[in-house]
Amino acid sequence: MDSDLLLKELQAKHDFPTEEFPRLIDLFEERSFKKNEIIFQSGDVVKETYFVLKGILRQYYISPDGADRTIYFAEEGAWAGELMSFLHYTPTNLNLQALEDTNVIFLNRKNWEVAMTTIPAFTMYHLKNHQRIIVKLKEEVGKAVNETPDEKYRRLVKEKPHLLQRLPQYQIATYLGVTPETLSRIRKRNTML
Amino acid sequence: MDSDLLLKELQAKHDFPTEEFPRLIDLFEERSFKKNEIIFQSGDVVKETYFVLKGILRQYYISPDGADRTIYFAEEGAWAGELMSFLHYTPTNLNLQALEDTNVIFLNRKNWEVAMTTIPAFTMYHLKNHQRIIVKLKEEVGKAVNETPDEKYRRLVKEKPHLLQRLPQYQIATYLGVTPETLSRIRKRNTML
DNA sequence: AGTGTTTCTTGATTCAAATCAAGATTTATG
DNA sequence: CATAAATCTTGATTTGAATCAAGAAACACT
Repeated sequence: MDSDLLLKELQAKHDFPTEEFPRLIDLFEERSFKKNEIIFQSGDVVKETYFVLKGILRQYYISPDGADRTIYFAEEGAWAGELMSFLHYTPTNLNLQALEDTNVIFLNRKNWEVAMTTIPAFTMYHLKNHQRIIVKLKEEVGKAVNETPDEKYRRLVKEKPHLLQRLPQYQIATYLGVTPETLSRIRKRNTML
Repeated sequence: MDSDLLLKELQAKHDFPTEEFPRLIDLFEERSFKKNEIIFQSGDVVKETYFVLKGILRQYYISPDGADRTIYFAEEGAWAGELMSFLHYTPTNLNLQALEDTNVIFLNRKNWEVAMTTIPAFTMYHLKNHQRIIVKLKEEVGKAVNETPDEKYRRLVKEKPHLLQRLPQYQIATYLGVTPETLSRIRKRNTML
């Protein structure tokens, strides 16, 4: 199975003991999503938490004035879901969509609970990972407010160049928070240099 | 002591057992910061994690082009620090500053470790709280990218009206990501209605 | 290959925030 | 209380992204 992507992730962020892994992976189920399939939508209560093995997912929301805003692309080896909704049975206001044919493994709520209570290394992984995510997101917020679209684009090129090849430009635009037209001009400006 | 603010917070977000609290609070130390005092700076390794009892702290960073960007105001009952740096001994790129004379209680790394390993309810509180923060921050990122300054301002008025009375306007401006001049005009537009 | 659809580019115009520049008001301090 | 310092407001101008409107290019499908 391709599930050693998960083990790799667990060991990259925390020293997860390999011998515990079979017990953990048993709690997961597998599923595939087709390109453009919506996995959950605003208003849904999220019942599963996904780990991407192959493909790419997009987490986004629709702003009051109808703008489509991407907040996160989950590629191979990344988690995607919505923990608040998942854990507290509350409706989410985010959407999750597959941008390519995508294979995931996932935990339902019961098995998440089992994993978190019976596999301490999994709990600790999440605690650590959440701290990491929080710091990243705080930076993101700052940068989102602060940076010009040109700067955001150059940062994306630097930090996640593969995304630019993998995704259509208008998806990148929703992530950068600019119109596709503006992104087109930004690219021109920044490649001609 | 005013430390039942902490107990309140722990119980608001998680069912923290009151009888465990004395053991936890013993791990904290107290400190005061003067108005405008810098608590840590970009480049520092953060050695403590603060909980605000009285006053207000500002977490911010300086962007490459020199702009001062506030990402978070920690008021009474809120945590402030920088977990990544704190836990992994890495230099932070954020700054923390007291905007008023401020009293905090704080954990050093050793006592954080003790609390996290010997007081499960504290660990669980953080796990839950982090999930909450992550969702909030993801929303923030989306909104920061998406909203117009007017909308951001109105959201601030709605969600944290006390901040507007408590802080000078140019601090609010660094938080909204606009110039003080623009904020002045936004206020005019939005109060005349 | 050929047609239709999706995605990307380019130009012209509009609109909002940044910037530059004083001035007014509030707050702190001797 | 007076003066200085800090903060906020207002106006004029510049700058850059959104929008509107076609067209061009890439891609998908028969």
